[in-house]
Amino acid sequence: MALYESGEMYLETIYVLSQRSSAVRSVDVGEYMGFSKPSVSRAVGLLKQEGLITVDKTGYLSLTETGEALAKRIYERHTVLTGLFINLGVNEKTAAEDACKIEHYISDETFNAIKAHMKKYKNGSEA
Amino acid sequence: MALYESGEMYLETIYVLSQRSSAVRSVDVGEYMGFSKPSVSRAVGLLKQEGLITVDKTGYLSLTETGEALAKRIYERHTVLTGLFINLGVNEKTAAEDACKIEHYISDETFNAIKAHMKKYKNGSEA
DNA sequence: CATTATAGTTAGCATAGGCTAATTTGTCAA
DNA sequence: TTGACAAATTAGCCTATGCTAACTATAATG
Repeated sequence: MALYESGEMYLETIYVLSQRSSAVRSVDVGEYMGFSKPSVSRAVGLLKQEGLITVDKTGYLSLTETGEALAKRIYERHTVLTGLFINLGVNEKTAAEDACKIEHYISDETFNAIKAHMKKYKNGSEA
Repeated sequence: MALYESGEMYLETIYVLSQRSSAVRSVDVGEYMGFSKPSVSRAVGLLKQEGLITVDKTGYLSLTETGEALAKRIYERHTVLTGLFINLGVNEKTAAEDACKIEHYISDETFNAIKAHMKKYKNGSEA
């Protein structure tokens, strides 16, 4: 299964929007991401084809188990990286923007190291 | 001037190879990056056109002042990010690979925050 | 029911940036 | 000089991923 940066962003967006509202449609995804309807339409088709989301007759999108796992994986990267940057003094908006790009490229090993560091950080010791 | 991830990688490679040997040709760049000759040929043409490198009659590549500034900028990101990851316990190879991808996407603000952190780290205090 | 708005799809284009195949250019040794 | 190898270029293809224009399908409203 070929999942690229773009696919990950769509999954993550569907995941985030799903937490905010009961139902997510393609049009919501497009609005949130700033992409055109045809772009979303194609992406949704691909994700569906790859078994990462399902689309019901009324057009509502749901993550499959696999899709949700991937979305959570990326979203966790997003939040941890954003937190790291904020801890280093970066402003929230920039931190989130940078995390949003980097989350797709960082290896598991590096991510886990960052995560461990953040956990230690949170549990006291450092300033 | 449109400089993308790929262009930055070429500049960085030319920069790195220039430090190692007196002369750098397209073929060396291709070998280092694992890219085909036509790919390098096109990239070199674009970088030349953008005034970032010069190519003499014998095919040797040099960075212009602008090109070198950009190359150094990326290379610094590369070394600082690699250092950060290594400090967090990531193995050298993975750290360098991740840095290599991330260096193109990180904002100045976040990079400067990381750099400041690394400087502080190096100058003692923390373990 | 007919009109209109909303959602989604289809067709086709653009760009970045890889690739192979084939050709050209340039150098060097027999 | 000529043949061979190395370097570079040209032509043209592929994929990911955005876009617009135009169409369809559905739903809501006068």
